[in-house]
Amino acid sequence: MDLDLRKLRYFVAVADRLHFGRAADELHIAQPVLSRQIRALEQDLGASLFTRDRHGVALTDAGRQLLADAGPLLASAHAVRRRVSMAARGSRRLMVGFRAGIPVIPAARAFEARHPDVVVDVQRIEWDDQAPMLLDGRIDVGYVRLPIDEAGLRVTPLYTEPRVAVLPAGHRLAGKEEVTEADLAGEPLVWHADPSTQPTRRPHPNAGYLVRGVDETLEHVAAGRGISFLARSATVFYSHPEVIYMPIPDLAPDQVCLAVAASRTSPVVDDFFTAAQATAEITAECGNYEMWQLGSDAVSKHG
Amino acid sequence: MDLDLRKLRYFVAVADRLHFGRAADELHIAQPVLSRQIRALEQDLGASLFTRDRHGVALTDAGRQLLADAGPLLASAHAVRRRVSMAARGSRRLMVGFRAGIPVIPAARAFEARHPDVVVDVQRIEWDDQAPMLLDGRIDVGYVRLPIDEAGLRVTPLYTEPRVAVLPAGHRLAGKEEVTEADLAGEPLVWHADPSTQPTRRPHPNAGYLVRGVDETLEHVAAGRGISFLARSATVFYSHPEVIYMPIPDLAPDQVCLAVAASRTSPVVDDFFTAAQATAEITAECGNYEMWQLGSDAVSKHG
DNA sequence: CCGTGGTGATACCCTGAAGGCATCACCGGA
DNA sequence: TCCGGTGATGCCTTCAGGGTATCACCACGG
Repeated sequence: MDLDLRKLRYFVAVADRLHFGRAADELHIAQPVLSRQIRALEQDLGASLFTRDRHGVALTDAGRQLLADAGPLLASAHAVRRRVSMAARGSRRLMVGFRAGIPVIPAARAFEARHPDVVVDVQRIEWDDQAPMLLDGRIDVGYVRLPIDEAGLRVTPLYTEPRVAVLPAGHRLAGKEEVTEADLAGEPLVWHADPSTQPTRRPHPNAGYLVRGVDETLEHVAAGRGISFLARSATVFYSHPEVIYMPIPDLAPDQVCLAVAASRTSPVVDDFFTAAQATAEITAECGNYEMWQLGSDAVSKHG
Repeated sequence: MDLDLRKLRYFVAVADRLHFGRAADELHIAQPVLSRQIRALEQDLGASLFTRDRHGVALTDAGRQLLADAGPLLASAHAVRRRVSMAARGSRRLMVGFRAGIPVIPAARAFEARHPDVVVDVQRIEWDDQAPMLLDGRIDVGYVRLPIDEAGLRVTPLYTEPRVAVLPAGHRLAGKEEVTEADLAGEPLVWHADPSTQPTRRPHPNAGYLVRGVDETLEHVAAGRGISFLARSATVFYSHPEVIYMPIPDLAPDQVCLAVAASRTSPVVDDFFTAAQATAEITAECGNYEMWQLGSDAVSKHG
């Protein structure tokens, strides 16, 4: 009748490894048990999920379908459990995630005016975290940057902001007002986990260091390992003496969105959503006022 | 460890009725069993879900939170099971739901050009069905009309279309070119399940008949029980000898959106989504060409 | 004041599913 | 041919889920 989430979790383990023994080991159960559970799941669903023949274990069509669906479902279940725990310990607390450079304060103020009893908690998130943290409930709502995997999320665009190029201080273009994409055509890129720092090209996968977060990016750029791109607002909050920022107007702007787990239905979250949309312009401004007036003078400030 | 969906279903039954005995009856289990399952769930979650005191059963904060989350989660689980069954029986089949008056053919054609192996199945849906059918997987993607409960869905606007007033043939305004909202201020409304037919006012809940679907609406309007409003495209597909349609330009237009269950992540569905967005203008046109040219001449045609 | 009906909780039993261990059947490679 | 490694089976134990009977509690009417 009801899907058994334990069996589903077992299934995912087997599907990931295509190997019953190792999956059982990972799950800390005996292999025969796992074999039986999978068979039971297949019987319950009325569909065979794996083909077990001489050449090992492989997924069937139904198995592929189930694997695609199982992850989000298990994440939702996990999120439910987490939220109930929160509600039980009476913590009227809204966890808001935000990507570097996006100020949450305006929306939080507007929201707390309507919900004085709810504490707004903020937490920095990185690109590779933004979707999972929403899905499993570690954050209730997130200020994210595209691209993002929208599966299981409700994503609403808020505003865009221009990108800037991140160059080492001694770069050959350091004195210019602004640069174009063409100017930087031959430059190596710092390989960042976040694709938004590589808006038009991807470095070779084995090209070099994989970095995560703005601070590390700056460090690598300063070390001359490559250049990168950032949303302009991030430059307000991060600087590095050996790094300069430079407008690059012909690059497509960065899209900031608001996202919640789609399975999430709560008036509190909706109200924050509304507050965030109402204060979107103010939020966008915050990234503006420093850098925009300085323009390329930022070079002298940071350089 | 894993949430038990059976217990969750039991919990919803109790939470809906706030009565263990009747919930147990509904679930076809004995009341003591239900008591124990709920206690087990509470222990599993580490939170009490109900307060049971002299004045009966009531939800705690944690219980309210769980009730809000349980429905979507159970629906997702159901949808997963359904999709696996589909995949198992090898049916490369995409179920597309659509509200009255929205032609699916253009998008289906564009989609089938890219996916010759997938059969596009279409199914009419009503307002009160549109969200549940997406959530539990009876349809994979839906052409819906606002308002819709977006919880658990990904909703993307496609286009808008003007509304028309639906009047009985002998109505005092029957000869006019068009009407305004003010002209109809005093008129009773046919109480339709779909709020989009009552864009600005709601009839009194006990005012009269509750109807569902365009055909019934026309019947009731013809019988003089009230007037109604429809998206213009619906008038292309439905007519009634005793009913006339009349443009009402000052009414906010009807918003047609594309929706999928947010937990759904599938390239096939994504491709249909793309196809539908690409053909949105054509789709909008289909509702246009007959009524728009006729204008108020539709009176003479249908009247 | 005391029954009485209705509520959810508890006690006790039985069945079946989930876990473990030992073992089998099968296959590819030395 | 044997052997290592795979998943499947058989058999046992434990415990969760189901049932019935009953208790404890409370509101209410006589």
